[in-house]
Amino acid sequence: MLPIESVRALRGTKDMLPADAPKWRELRHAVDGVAKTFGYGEIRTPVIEQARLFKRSVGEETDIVSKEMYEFTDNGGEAIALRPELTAPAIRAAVEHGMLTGQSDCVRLYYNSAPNFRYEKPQLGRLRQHHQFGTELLGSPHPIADAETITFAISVYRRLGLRTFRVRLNSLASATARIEWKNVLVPYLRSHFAELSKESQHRTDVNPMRVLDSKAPEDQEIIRNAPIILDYLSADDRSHFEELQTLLHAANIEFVIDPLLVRGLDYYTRTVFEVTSPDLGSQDALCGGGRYDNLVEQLGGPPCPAVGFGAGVERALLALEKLQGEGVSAPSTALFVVTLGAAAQRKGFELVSQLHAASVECMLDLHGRSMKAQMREANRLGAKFVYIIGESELAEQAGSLKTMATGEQQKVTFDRIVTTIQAYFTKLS
RNA sequence: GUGGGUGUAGCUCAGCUGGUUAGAGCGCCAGGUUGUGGCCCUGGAGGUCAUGGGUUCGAAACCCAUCACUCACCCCA
Repeated sequence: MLPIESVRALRGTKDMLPADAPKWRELRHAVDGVAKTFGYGEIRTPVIEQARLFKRSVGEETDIVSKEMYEFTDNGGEAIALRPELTAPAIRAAVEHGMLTGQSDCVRLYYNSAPNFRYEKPQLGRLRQHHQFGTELLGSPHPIADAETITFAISVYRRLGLRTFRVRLNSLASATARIEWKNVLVPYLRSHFAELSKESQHRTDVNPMRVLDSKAPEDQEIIRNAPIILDYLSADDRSHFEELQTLLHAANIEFVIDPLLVRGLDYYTRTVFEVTSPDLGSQDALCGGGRYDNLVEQLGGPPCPAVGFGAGVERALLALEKLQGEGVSAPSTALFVVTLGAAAQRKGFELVSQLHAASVECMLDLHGRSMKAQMREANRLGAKFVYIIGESELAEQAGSLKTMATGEQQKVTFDRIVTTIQAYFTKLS
């Protein structure tokens, strides 16, 4: 069962096996399909980046960077990080390749099944290597951009058949309004400092906004009465937020406003959102994102408003499994070639090569097993037809073609098997 | 990172308060049909009882450690 010396996959990492492949493929195709209808172009960036990219963008004080980022020094002495998220690399690439200069059109990027790394304590739906799909829409401050981003994510879930998700929405305001709010929030938290949980006391000093995220029971009363950021939005922030809500209604997307939704990355401005699934237990976030109007400039690009989201592949698949049960997908083939004896096996291989060249799904037995065993395998593989080559068939230069569903059998000469099979399958489809 | 739970065949799991050669179902292989699948019958293979220590006359079972998974927290996808 275990390989020599018990070498196994690292904690929190997973092998994607053939049995899982159809689900992954289905999701990838759904994302590609939505991207095509929305007009987004695919981007893939390296898994490793300079560590300072994330420290600057995601924020040095965030959990993601301060305790979860895989960091190492490479042989040349450079500080490298395995990427913990995809927005910063995508922006880095967009800036680096001049995608944002010398043109006024928006840039629409998406990524699909891209691996991310965070040093977490693993749990169901929480891995050290997980995969995301997502988008970045660069160049528009308009709430339509926010709405398009959220709609993109929801479209993927709908296409997959997921129905049981919840969309939560909030505005974190623009920079100046947020400072005003913090100027009220911090004194308020200080006035209840003694009653707060230890963690929240720490956050009051480091990142007061995130106290609102606390689920500690002793914090709930204080959080409930805390000043709400939505009361401090500037006029522009407010109309942006309201327009977004109108647009989401127009797109037929239900959501709830959650003034306590604060996300763990520093770069967000105005819109933040999260999609959760009630089928996922405590790791219930399917997707999260928001607007980041200052990030592009921070990373050395031109001033450029932007929105995006990242969505977990593994979590989407878990939610789907809860919905439709574990789909057991066995390997399959259309035609199985049964051979008896070495000469027949050689002939079988020759014909299978021709069939493969003609794009016919087919396989043959490699063990030289009994006919019964080969028939059983053909049955397991769900073969529509079996082509039998034994001694007599070899002599006649014609194999026996059996239709599995009916049990009927007829002779088909070796030189006509490819065209015969092709004719059957074009008739079927 | 904190606190719980679990770890027996490829899979799902039984194995009583420690007591001989560790079981079942499914799957796999073979035979019943010397060249014909599914259903049925019969037989077979397959296990360092997660790993390493310890307690004991004796450990899958009790204790400790490690590893993995898992639940809640934390965090988030």
